[in-house]
Amino acid sequence: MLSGRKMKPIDLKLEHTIDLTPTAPFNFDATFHKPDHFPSGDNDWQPGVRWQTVLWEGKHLGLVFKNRGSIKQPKVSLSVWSTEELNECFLERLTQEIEYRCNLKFDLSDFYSKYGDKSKLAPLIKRWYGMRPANYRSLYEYLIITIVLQNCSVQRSVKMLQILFETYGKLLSFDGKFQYGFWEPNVIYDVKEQKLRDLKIGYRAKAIKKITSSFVNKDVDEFSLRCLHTEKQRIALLKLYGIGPASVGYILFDVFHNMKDLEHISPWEQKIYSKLLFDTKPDGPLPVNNILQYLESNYNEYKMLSMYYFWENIFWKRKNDQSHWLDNLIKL
DNA sequence: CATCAGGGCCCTG
DNA sequence: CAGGGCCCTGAT
Repeated sequence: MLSGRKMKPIDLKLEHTIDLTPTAPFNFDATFHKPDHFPSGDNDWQPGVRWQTVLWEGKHLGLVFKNRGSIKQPKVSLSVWSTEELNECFLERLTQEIEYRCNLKFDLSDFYSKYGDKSKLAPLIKRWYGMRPANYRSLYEYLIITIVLQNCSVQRSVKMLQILFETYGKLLSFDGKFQYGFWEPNVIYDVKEQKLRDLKIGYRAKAIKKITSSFVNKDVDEFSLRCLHTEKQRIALLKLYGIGPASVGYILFDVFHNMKDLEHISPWEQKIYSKLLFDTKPDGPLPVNNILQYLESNYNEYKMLSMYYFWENIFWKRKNDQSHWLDNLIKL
């Protein structure tokens, strides 16, 4: 089974606590848990708490976010678990990175004031007031996720990431949890493609190798990419082997926080969007271009963020419902 | 059992 | 620019 492999955990014994103050309104659970993400061994959630491993500046850390405030008066306490003492500067840089990745300083008021009264969106904003997209990982790590998502079921994605964690990641123990930390790119750099294929990740092995090389050779740099305009980001991402329009769409939104652009809708998403926006039958989805035009004219500069509210809402509903209609449109 | 299609992308013609 | 092939898995 998945946990069959033996790995001695690294005990993260030291705890530093940091107070975070997200911009209000802030919805803790909708920001720190995304029911549309497949479960993976680097994080866990329960209402009011998220556990997450992170590999930052070469250190494997365990993060525990706890909700200590309210939607109107947000406050999050962040525990950083480590093997060694962390200095102030390190913690400051880490905090900034987390604030960036999780959009903790994002100002939702512009979006709410411009689109909050659109009939379809209004109830969702009310329901998920203060929710923002959040990414908990580096660009490299997110790319690995997009690779294991491609052309397979959720179950298979889960397995592939798990076996990669078990083979190349680090098992960390902190706050009573055992979770895997991602590997540095150079860990995989010298691994033969066949070794990766032996993990039953199929042809994705080639993409993982090539993407890893791009990072080790410094052909890509996450931090400089952040400063570029969307189209330059898109071009740079598409140069990566195994990364196409579907993956780029996710990355531009989740990793680079582009709230506007939504250019690619894959067939399975098309069915879900059709149902969400036009209440069509699953077998009679609207053409992608119709959907895109509708989004363009209704949610223009917040197309992606708007769609995200629809999306998260339906996945939260599914999480609480048994046999939700969505089940038939997702390959579990 | 065997066959097939799939939470994309690359490569070829 | 359309369509076949790719690894593996689970559905039929």
